[in-house]
Amino acid sequence: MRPALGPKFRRRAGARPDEILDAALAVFTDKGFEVARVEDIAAAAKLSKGAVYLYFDSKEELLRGLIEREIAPIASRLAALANAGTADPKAAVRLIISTATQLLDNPRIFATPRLVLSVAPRFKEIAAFYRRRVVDEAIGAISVLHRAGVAGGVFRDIDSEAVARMIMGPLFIQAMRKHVLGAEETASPERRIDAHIDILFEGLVVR
Amino acid sequence: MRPALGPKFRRRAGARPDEILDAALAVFTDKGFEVARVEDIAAAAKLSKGAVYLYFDSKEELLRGLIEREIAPIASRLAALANAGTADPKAAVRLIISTATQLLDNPRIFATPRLVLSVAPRFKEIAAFYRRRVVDEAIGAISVLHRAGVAGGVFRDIDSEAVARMIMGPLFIQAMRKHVLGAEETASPERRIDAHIDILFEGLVVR
Amino acid sequence: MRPALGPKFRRRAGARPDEILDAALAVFTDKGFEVARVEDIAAAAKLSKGAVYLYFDSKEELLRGLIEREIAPIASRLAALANAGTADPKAAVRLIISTATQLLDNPRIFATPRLVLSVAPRFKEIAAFYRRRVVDEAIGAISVLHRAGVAGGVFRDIDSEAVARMIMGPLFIQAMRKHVLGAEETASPERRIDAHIDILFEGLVVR
Amino acid sequence: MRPALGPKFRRRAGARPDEILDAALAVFTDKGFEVARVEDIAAAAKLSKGAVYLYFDSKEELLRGLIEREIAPIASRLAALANAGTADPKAAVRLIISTATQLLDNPRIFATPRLVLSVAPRFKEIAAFYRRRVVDEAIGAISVLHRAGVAGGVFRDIDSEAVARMIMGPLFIQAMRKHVLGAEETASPERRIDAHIDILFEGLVVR
DNA sequence: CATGAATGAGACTTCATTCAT
DNA sequence: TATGAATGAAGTCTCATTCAT
Repeated sequence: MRPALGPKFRRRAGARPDEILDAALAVFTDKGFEVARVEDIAAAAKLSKGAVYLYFDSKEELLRGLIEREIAPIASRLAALANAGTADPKAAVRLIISTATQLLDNPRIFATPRLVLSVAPRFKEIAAFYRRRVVDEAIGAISVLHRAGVAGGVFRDIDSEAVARMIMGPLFIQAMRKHVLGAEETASPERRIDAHIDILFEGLVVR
Repeated sequence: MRPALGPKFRRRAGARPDEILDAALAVFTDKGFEVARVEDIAAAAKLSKGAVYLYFDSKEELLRGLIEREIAPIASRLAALANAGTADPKAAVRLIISTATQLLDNPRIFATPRLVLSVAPRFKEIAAFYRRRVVDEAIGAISVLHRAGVAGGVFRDIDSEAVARMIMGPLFIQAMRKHVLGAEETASPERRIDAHIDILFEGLVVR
Repeated sequence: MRPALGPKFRRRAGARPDEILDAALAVFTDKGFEVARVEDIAAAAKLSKGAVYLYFDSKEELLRGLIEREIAPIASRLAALANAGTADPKAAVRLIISTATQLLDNPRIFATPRLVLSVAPRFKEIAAFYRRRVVDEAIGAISVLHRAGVAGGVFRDIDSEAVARMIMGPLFIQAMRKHVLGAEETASPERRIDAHIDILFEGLVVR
Repeated sequence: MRPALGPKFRRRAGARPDEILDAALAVFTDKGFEVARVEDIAAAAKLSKGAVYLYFDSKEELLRGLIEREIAPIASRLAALANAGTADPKAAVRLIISTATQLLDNPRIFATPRLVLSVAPRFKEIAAFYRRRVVDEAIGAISVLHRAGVAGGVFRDIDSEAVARMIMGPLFIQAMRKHVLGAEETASPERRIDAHIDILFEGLVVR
């Protein structure tokens, strides 16, 4: 019960912890946190069950450590995004959509948000942590871009959060359909990106 | 030999399974399928542990029964939707967005998709069942509306699935943020509906 | 826990109790006392579970009542046997073997000893009751016959209990093989009876 | 989350399964398979409940493993018996009776047949296995001896199976009386052996 | 550092028994 | 009498965690 979830997570030295976290991510994603057995994770990391406990105090700590590790690069990338793109907001939005589409198509990448969502009912701090560090940051970054576009006269002046939802929502629901519900892909990433940007920029209605 | 106690009082047995399913939905949603104890569900239904097994063979069967019960009305509503709206596709899309927004804002309603997603890794058939009966149906219904709009000259001729994603994605990601990650609502449903329709119909870019 | 097992067993009136005991014997024999469910017995007696408890206080009482009922006629028949046969001991032994062979071939009849044996580790009183009322009585009856035969110069003067074992043992082991282990019969009852008597009377060794 | 205790001390793991089977045999014999709790067996083996499951998948598997282990030496001994004794069939029969009497007098030895019989209604394969590997083998061995004796002119030419029943039946019924019904011994093993052989060889009737 | 045997709390499930009707 | 819904103790089995080696 260590609810604190800060930037520095206790961990012993060497490469082992990372290998264990890799294994944990794979097993948690495959079976879910509750069903995953510590022994499964140990086996996936080619270690004995006991050895896992040399690096992590408990299964819960393993989860926390994993979330931390996975979130860090995303968070910093998101922070960079906003500033980088204000010069050409349209191009920046295009880049976001195409990058995010490709990332979310990757099961290894989508594993973390998926895991966070699945453990959220039980680990409120993890949910809150992710919301703050990832979701709110992403909305913030998109908002900055949108405002820049509005200021530059290229974007209509509408609710930035709604814009963020129109950018991330379609990507997210598609990832869920594919990775969680096991749906077949019906269009290539490229076509999805193009269609997404097209509708987002031009709208659905004939003018 | 075994002590044994009798029933505290008796109620109309006919409604029992439904009461249990109600309790199960609440408890599963609150804690997740794995963490939920049958005894929790029994307590929520004001029954003893053992009584649950008079109506359902196992915890898994409880889950399956629940999903089936919850999915049935959604599936039939979706089937109706497509035909109903082809006369005025714009109004129909508006109606879908406003209805779906309100439904997904309701935790009781959102509980089922959420539960399905959380058990999907373990219960592939449930995932497949939901995908077929709900997701594919919804996409189909939207597609019919969209094609009708294209035929009538009101909608641009683009990929219908992308349109479906632009309709459902923002609603779904918002519901996740709110119900699963515990985010505060920053805009009223009405404003979200308006903004959604506005961007969807008109696009983001200034003309 | 009523270890007393006397001649008069409490039971309510009517034919029901007997029907229930019939059902109990069938189910106990089929599955064993522990595995048999009261509901199985009730179903076999075409009654509801609760009704069984109108006639018997518990599953254990059902067992005790059953044993009592089944043992009574055997016990009295055995008592009669000894006196009846002293006139012609050889014929009497022949009769015992042929009667017992036929009785033990009958699964319904063999059910009780079999049941007694299976519950003996748990219900010592039942074991003791059966031993006293049936086994010891049978040995006693055979002993009387044997001594009469010795007195009459037809039987050799050997240990009567050993004689009893040579009479009952082969029958019993055959019944076990057939009814419990499910062995096929390789000889008709008549041939078994004849062979049994032949060896018992004449011995195995050539003279 | 789960508290968890570690091992109290560690022993040579190699012998563990056998120790558990020893404990299982004792407890199964004492209480019967159904009534025996895995925890009882664990305690008898000086282990915790959980440890039993490190070596056996289930209580049933424990039973099966036990039967197999116990049957193996009996089966091979029986196979040897027939060939060994054809030179002097009378002596061989004498040896069988005296050996079997002593074996069946030993509760530890009689435990297995007794257990097999008690679980036979529920585990048909075990019953069949025992019948084939032990009962049929024993009959076969005796039959070989008997035929050899007939060929050598020492035994009368009668049904070999009946002879087998006259050899094993008295021993078996005596073991049941003593170990299961708790009867007192009224004659020493030696006297029982002598009387058995006497009647078997010479017959009951005066000549 | 690493192993894996061992522990025991706890979950699911069964079923003898009771009791309102 | 009869029914069958309801109860809850108890048993099997799992698995996070510990610790002797």
